[in-house]
Amino acid sequence: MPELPEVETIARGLAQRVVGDVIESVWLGSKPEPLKSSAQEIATTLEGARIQSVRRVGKHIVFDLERPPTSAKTRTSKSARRTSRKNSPDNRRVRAKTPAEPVEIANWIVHLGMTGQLLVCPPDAELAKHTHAIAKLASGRELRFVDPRRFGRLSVVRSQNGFETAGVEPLDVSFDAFVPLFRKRKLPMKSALLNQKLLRGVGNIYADESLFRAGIRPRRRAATLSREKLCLLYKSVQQVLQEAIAAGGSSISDYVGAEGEPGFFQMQHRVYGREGEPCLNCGTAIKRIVIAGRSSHYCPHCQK
DNA sequence: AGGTTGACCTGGACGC
DNA sequence: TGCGTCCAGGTCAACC
Repeated sequence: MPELPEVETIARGLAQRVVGDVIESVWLGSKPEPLKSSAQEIATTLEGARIQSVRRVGKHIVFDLERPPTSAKTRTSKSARRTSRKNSPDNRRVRAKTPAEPVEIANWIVHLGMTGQLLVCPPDAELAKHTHAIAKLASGRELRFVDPRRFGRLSVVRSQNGFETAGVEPLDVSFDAFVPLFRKRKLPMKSALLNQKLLRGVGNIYADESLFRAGIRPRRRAATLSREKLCLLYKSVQQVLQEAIAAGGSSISDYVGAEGEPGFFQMQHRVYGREGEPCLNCGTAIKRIVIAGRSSHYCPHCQK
């Protein structure tokens, strides 16, 4: 169940291992579910591309790809065509300013869903069940996408602007931009935190933990929170996420790092998964309720 | 239209 | 042992 800290950890691990490598070929499994773009589109975008960087956007892992101009021959023919078609002096001046043909840029987007993993392995490593995609790298290694429950998604973006999603990054947003996200909303605060179109990257675990630290009940309507309470929540969300990133994410069930190592430190959850156990502040039993189909944990005494 | 619910999917835990 | 049932939760379509 990768949320922002887990995806951040995975993206950093992948960056260390695969940046600079070139994707030579791609194999995509027969099941179409994990693909948001067509298999054809993914394959043609990835094959031959160099991985320039790996980063996180919300809960998405983004590979920035660049492809050198395919060959000198195509390049000359393309530019020749363009010059002959538009031969105005203006056009020539623009071309003169950019002597090098720009490289093609694209993004490979991976959403891990609930159980997705991206593994860097030697080619002879045993093929895990539910392997849906394999990218063979020029270094000889393979980048494998494994996802038993198939909630994960693969896609490619070729637009000039690159990949973007709605919502703001909780670790980048200013308090002044944070407040209006919740101001006129009647939904429970828990649901608001999970809404990726408002804040991107917060999932069930860190929503519960943030609300606990801010002393806010998960069912509390967003619009009823004072500016002071929102300030507490703002700080709590950032604190929880930063602590979790520092710890390498919460290691639960099938969450593992880029080489399959399971050894991340368990984050100190104060309410999540602690139903019936005493609150670490006051000793009251932690309650579990269901909001929007998600289990939510809170202390009835500390959270109002 | 904003808010809420259920379907998707599989493996693991649990009860009988 | 083995089967059935429930639960996990990210996202989206469909509903209220």
